[in-house]
Formats: sequence, C-alpha cells, structure tokens
Amino acid sequence: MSDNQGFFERVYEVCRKIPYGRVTSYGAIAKYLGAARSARMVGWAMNASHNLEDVPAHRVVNRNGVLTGKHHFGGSDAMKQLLEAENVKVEGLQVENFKDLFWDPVQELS
DNA sequence: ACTGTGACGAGGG
DNA sequence: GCCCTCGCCACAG
Repeated sequence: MSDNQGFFERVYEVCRKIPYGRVTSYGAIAKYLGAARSARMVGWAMNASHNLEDVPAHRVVNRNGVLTGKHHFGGSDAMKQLLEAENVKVEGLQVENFKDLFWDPVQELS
C-alpha cells in the first residue's frame, strides 16, 4: 500500500489477486501498477517471486496467452500442469480460451 | 555511479 | 499476416 514498497511487491500483491482458473498478462499488471511500459519488469519481478509460494506466477502469461515463463518454472511443464490443475486448458505453450480466461486487474480491481 | 538485464509490448517492413 | 527491431524502466552486480 505504501509507496515505500518496491515495484516487485506491488506485482506480487496483484498476482495474489488473480482468481482461481484465471490468467492475466504482464502488461495488464504493469498497466494496473501505472507502469504499462514496464511490462518486462513485471515478468522479472515474478522471477524474484519464485521464492514466494503465495504468488501464483503460473497464472501470468504474456499478451499472447503463451506460457513464456514456463521455462523458468523449473525447466519442466510445471506451469502447464498448474494451469491445467485449475481447469485452464493449455495447448503446448498457448492457453486456450485465453481471451475468455483473461483477467484484467485494471478492469476487475478498477 | 554506471551498465547490463530481462518471464513484454507495440510498431514497422 | 508474419518476422524483425526498438523502446522501456526498475533492480542487481
């Protein structure tokens, strides 16, 4: 809440707000944080959040709905497995019905 | 203090 | 419509 918190913690907080069975994009989170141009930072922040189990980074994909970060999820299909465990169908690295499952923090959290 | 980086996004050819 | 290039901005070394 305080601006004292770093950009990373902001990202973590939004990620925790992602509903079950839903996914969002890095850009959407960045935009919600007021830094739409820092979409890359969001993904990087997730990297640091890897140590935090409270941050469902597997629900965050790129704007294409592709599991770009899967490679960072332990080198396995863990990310895909986690998404499928939430009824999120994943075709390879592409999330099916991404548009329908897309959860925009700016729109949902306003 | 400076440089590099990086799980993206948008624009141009 | 696909592929390539540039920009971007906060954090780590």
